[in-house]
Amino acid sequence: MSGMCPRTPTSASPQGSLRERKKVQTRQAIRKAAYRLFAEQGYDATPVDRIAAEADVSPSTVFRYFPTKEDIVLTDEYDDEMAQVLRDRPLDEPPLVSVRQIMHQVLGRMLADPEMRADMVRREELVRDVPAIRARAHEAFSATGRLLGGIIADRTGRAADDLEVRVFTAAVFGALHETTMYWVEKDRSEDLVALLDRALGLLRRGLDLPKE
Amino acid sequence: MSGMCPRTPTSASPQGSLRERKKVQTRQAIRKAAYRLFAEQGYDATPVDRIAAEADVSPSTVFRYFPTKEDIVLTDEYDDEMAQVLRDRPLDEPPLVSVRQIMHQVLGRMLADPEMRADMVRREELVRDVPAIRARAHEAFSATGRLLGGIIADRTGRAADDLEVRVFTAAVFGALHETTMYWVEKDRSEDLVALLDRALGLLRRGLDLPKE
DNA sequence: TGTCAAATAAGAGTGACTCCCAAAAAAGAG
DNA sequence: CTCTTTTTTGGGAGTCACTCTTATTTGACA
Repeated sequence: MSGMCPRTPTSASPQGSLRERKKVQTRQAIRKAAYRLFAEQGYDATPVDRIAAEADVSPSTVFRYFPTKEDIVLTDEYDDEMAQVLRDRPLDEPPLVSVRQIMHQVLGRMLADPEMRADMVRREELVRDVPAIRARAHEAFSATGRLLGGIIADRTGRAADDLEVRVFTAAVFGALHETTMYWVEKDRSEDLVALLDRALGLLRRGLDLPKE
Repeated sequence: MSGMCPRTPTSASPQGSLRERKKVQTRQAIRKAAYRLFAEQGYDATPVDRIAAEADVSPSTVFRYFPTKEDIVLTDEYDDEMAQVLRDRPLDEPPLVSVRQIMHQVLGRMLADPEMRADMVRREELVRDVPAIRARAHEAFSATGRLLGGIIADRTGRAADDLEVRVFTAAVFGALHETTMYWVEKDRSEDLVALLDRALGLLRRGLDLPKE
């Protein structure tokens, strides 16, 4: 969720030079091959060499596109969009409400598209099942948090590394990640957006946890 | 921060059989050797074989004691204590207040002992500097969160995997971890307990982030 | 078409981690 | 104390992620 990423997530829209198009193509070929093999034989049982063979590239090419094997699974694609949504929110809106809006918009769009939704489900299942990926997903989430934290700092007139801003994003993204895990662990039987609203609601109520 | 751990953190108190004592001794020897080498030449530049040599054990022994190289740095030792403090809190106390008490008690004791404090500082610096360790530290924090979450679920009459409980611990431990990172990044010039109070205060106020 | 820059392939090397088996050391029984 | 059993250790071979380097290919551009 941090660093470089192409503009268009899915479908090869004819943009840029031949070289650029080929790069996107190769990237997707590796991803697709990896996901297929992971589904067939599991993540740990699939060497990178195998993925390279399946995608018809050399192993070194795989590492040129993805710094680590885990990164083949993870994605950045929504960071810019989330940042843009945040910047477009009214300045007087409480940050927690802005985050809720981000989730509604970005996740809503994502879950609406069947292909995107399927990709996300496969990704989150790997996050759930593979410790190495889960660890990295956490880092990726933190990176997204830092990105949005910078914007929130701007909007609230605070320093970029203000403690309160950092705690805000850490708490919010920790909660969101946990909620997503809950969702996949429950086999996605509940509505993710509704679950996220419950989570953000609890945060807004000062984490007051009444007895049941 | 999850799983097996000896009762007494520091100093070899004569307890258990010869075998048990030797195990504790070996474990500490490996840890001490590792910390020394990491300080001298850095984490990445120190192969496990080198640590094994320094600790006078075979490389395979190192891996028998610590599943991964990162785990040599991380620790579990305070989980049981935190759990016990939590269980001893009055049942009608809001969970967030209980967490605050845990932090005050356990961290207070830890920071008071110079040796413990020094160990913690070295550990957190490695967490700050080494991505692989940071990722694992996050997982460890989550494990502690799950442990305390189970107890909180009990105390609030909720299911063990109740969404609200999980969100609570994820948010709280995310915030605490971020605060600790802030503390080491600022070269520990501020009082950690005071910082944690600020963080928990923000959580209690529903993450309301006023403009400055 | 020819030249330049970037992407790729191929190979060697490092280091974390696993599996397996034989040797050593401790625990327990007689 | 001695023999047997169990646990712990050490050593070696093997796998795999990842790095670095170099030669080759391929698209960009004049």
